[in-house]
Amino acid sequence: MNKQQPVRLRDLAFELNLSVSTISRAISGKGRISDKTRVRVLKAIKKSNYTPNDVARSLRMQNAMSLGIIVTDITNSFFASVIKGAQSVSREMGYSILLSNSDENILYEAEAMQLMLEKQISGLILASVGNNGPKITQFQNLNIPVVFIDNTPESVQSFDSVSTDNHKAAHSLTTRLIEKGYKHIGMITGPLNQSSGRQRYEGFQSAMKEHGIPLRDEWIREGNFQMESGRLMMRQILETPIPPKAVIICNNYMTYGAAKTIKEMGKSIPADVALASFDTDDPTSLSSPTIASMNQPAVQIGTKAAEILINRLTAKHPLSHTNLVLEPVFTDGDSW
Amino acid sequence: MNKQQPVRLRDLAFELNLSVSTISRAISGKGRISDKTRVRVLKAIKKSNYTPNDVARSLRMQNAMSLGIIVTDITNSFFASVIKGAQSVSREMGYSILLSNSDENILYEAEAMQLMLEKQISGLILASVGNNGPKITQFQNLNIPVVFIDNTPESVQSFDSVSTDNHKAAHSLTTRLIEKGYKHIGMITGPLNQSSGRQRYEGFQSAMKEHGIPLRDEWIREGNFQMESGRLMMRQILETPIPPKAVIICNNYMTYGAAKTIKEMGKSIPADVALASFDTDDPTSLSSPTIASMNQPAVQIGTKAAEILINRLTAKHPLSHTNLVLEPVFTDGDSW
DNA sequence: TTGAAAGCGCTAACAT
DNA sequence: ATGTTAGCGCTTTCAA
Repeated sequence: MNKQQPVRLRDLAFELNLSVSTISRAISGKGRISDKTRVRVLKAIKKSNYTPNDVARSLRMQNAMSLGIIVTDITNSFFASVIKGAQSVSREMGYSILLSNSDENILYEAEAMQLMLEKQISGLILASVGNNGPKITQFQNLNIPVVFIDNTPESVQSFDSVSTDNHKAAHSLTTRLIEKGYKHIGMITGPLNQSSGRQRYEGFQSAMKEHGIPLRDEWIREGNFQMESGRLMMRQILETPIPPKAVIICNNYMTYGAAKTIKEMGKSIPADVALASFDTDDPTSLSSPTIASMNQPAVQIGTKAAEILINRLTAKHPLSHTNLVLEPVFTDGDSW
Repeated sequence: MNKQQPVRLRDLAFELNLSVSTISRAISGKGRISDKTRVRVLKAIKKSNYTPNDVARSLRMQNAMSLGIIVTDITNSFFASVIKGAQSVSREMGYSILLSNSDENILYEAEAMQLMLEKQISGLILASVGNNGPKITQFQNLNIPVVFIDNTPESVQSFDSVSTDNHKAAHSLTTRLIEKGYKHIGMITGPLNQSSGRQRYEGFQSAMKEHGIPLRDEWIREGNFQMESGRLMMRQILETPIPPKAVIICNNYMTYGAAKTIKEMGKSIPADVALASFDTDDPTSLSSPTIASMNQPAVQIGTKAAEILINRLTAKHPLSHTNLVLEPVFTDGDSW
């Protein structure tokens, strides 16, 4: 029941009548050391189950070998997949993951960034809620690389980022709708001060314009990516004097909320109103209707973000910034 | 573009003509210090945006103030919710979260545990794949508390754990099926060497026995909690000479796989075969049919696990082990 | 009230 | 090939 003192290099050194540095060399493989003693040391380490103290090593090396990840909501399968991707790369490269959930709260986000700064993370993968300028500047000053995902900041050129071509995704989705014969099309957008929200709206706008279809303000509502907002906005849209025949909804949660409202109003998808969405893939294959959707390649976003970070951390020379824009992946559905 | 040297206590000390220890005291609030200098120091800290080096502090304090979480699959919404719960408690109590995904791989799990040992985590929340005895012993030896979730080890009494009453959940689910008039009932179990898998099977057994309904071996298959195994096992069960009229499936992914197979075989739920499941709640409200399911209170499991851990870490006196067993939450559906 | 100094466990430059 | 030593940034005892 008593706490067993952890074995330190010093203990091994004492036991083997060697110096601490020799033990250290035996472990790291760096520096000259005779085969004899190396074997002897490694044997002793095994049976003592010595565990290196990585906190001490981090302090000495000025490198904690850990990556921070901050997402707005880990229960969103998009972010869960991003993390999974980043984790697998990190594991491979010997980095550990410090995780934080910001709950879409800019204050929590800033807190998490501060915590990670103090923990001396080597780099940060950030799905930011919004404008968190000052804290980000601290990372820049300390030369800790940050890669933005999902949402990219205004001044994206001075950062790394991995995102999806949201404009194209929305444009393509809209075009498909139009080609199916829909003309009365509305949209529940994301927050327009976030790049993902804004770009999707703009892609929609441009596709409509290209086909000479005017936008109808009363069919367009700005949501906040939450389920409740999907419910509310869809209700408002359906209660307009002449409701649209199709609505594009800019993320998964808002789509779930909207679908619920539609059912509650006794209407059906797509007969009364067609739906198209983003990031609404259905791993359960139980969805009915299945939702036509443009999806971000989530796992890939995670792996790429981690790779960019680690690449920058291990680069010998300064690297210019990488703004990776991945292709959205379309999955068809019977929601339209 | 150059790396700005981080501000250290020493820098502040130099700037203010004070000693390092005085600065430290001003920050921590511990130890005597005059109001005058404290204010002076705090002011200087603000405008220098000093960031404490928590790695150094951790080394000195022999306490990294971080919790490890290892889950088998972060994209499983159950685990994502557990993490979310644990995270919120951790944030509140000033702990950070080291996350690892084991991918249901016992080797990765052991690796992650080793990494966390080296990172000197204060405690571990572990959703273990299987028998990982030796590594767990290391945590015990070093007196690092481990709380098991989802799956509990054989020798559960010597650990903390937070789990769900799986036996009861399965028993109740089976009883409901029987009360609905089903007699021909099969089961796709989880791995029977995992407590959650085994207990659900046993709950099923006991309910069937109570109602005097014999078990039919050909209707019972051991799965591995993965989607593919759900497909395969359901196919085998439906291809028996006389298939059952209802099947209980022991987790969400296997249910998705099974439902897919059922559709592919041109059969329908529940007309041809009724389904009941575990942890299959439907946040999308798009599922059709909706699946009757016994669910673990995932967020609560996360918060409780973190609380137990932190409670033990801050306790003045040795605590006896906590084996918290939470009630499953039933959600009805039209899958039966 | 403040300062000096030791030390957490490790690595690496330098000395032997 | 191995040992000695300094020091990463912090907290804390002890001394002034």
